[in-house]
Amino acid sequence: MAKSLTVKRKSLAIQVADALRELILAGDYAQGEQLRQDDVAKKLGVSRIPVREAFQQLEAEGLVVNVPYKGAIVSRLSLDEIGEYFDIRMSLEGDLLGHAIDNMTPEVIARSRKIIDRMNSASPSKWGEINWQLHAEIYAIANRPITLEMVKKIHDNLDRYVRIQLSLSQENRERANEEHVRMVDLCEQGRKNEAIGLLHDHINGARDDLIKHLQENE
Amino acid sequence: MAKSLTVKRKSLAIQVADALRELILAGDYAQGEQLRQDDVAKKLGVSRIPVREAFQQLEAEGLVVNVPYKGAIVSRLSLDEIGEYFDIRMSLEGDLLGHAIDNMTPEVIARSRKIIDRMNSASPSKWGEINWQLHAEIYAIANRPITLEMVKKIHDNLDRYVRIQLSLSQENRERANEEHVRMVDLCEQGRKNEAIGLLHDHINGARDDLIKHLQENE
DNA sequence: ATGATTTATACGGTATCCAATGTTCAATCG
DNA sequence: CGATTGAACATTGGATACCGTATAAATCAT
Repeated sequence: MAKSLTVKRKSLAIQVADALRELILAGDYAQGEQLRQDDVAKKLGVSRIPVREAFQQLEAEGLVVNVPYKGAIVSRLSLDEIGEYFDIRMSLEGDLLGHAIDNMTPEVIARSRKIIDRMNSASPSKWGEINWQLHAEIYAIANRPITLEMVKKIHDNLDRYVRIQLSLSQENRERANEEHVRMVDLCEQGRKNEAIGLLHDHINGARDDLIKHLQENE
Repeated sequence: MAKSLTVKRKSLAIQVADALRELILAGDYAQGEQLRQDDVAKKLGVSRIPVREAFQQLEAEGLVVNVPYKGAIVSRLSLDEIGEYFDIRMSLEGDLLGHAIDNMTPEVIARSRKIIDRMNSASPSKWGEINWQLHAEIYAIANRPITLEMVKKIHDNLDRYVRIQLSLSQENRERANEEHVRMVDLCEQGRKNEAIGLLHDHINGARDDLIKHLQENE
């Protein structure tokens, strides 16, 4: 695929949505906070209309909730909802991993290992992003674009809470890293069921860590 | 909580989106057809602004694609995309069914059987809708609202093509009906793995029927 | 005919205006 | 004194008018 040499002629609404998404995911807008159309429009130098359209888009992504005559409110996920999103990730990422292993190539294995190396020397704030790069690198060859897009949205939405957790503990990171290494090994050897099982454990571990942390600091 | 005596005060954009969704799903707008803002606005007696917001929402649902300076184009799903959506349904509906069986009650069983009865005497055009009611009845007690919403969107999006198929053949309907009866029996008996297996076969059968039909009539 | 150029149409966006609704806070009443 | 009412004020939802620009259709030149 031609890597989008076309000048990015995104509509303003999409640009606004991108900007707001970044702010929400970075935690600049707290959960429950109300986004005012005029404020956002003025801050970004646009009129209210693209802002409203951006709110619609963000609502579809689950990042805000549009309440009539109140505006866009940054969504606050309950523990149940967070748990459910992790369940969905487990199912969909399991599918992706299975199909990816069917199409696995040595190049992907090599690039994945390179990403794992980068992750080890990454700052905690970048860790989550690189972590997603690793998963995306493998899932890309699954040839399931719709599923991948859905998983990415969920991942972004959950990432807010992972970031709040302010980097996993050293212990958790080491465990995650070890699981990544084993995961790539299993992919290389084509051991699909074991890889999917490990992925489930991996995601379950992330869920438990996050929910425990949220319960302690609620 | 007061059971929503509040008048449904949906925004115009949502009402427009609802209307357009119904038209698209009913096939009144063909795949690839271009929706003009002015036309839709005039036809529905609103200005362009809620129409544009409705387009955004429908794009998030996968029903249209917004092309810059061309407008909203009714999306055309490729066979690969249709297949992928069925895969996603299988995973997510499997999860839903599993959790639903954990919470199964005799009331749900009874209501499900009543829906199956209604399905037998329904006109072909209503069949798809009642079919979804049956699945939704069971999934509702899974207590997985986000997953259910995702599955519903996918179901709606695929339903366009099922409707094009102009009602399943008598043979297919009989098979589907028999599977429904067995499915409810398995739910009643709490035989989770068998029920999920049957569901997978059920969805796979629907996929194969649809794709075969589309290949023959493309 | 075919390629280039003009013209018409529709979209993306802004500015402005109005109605409907939510919010706030002071005045009022029990 | 506390709860309620209600009137300002602020904000959203939406309409209309208008502009610049991109696409598509029609025209023109070769």
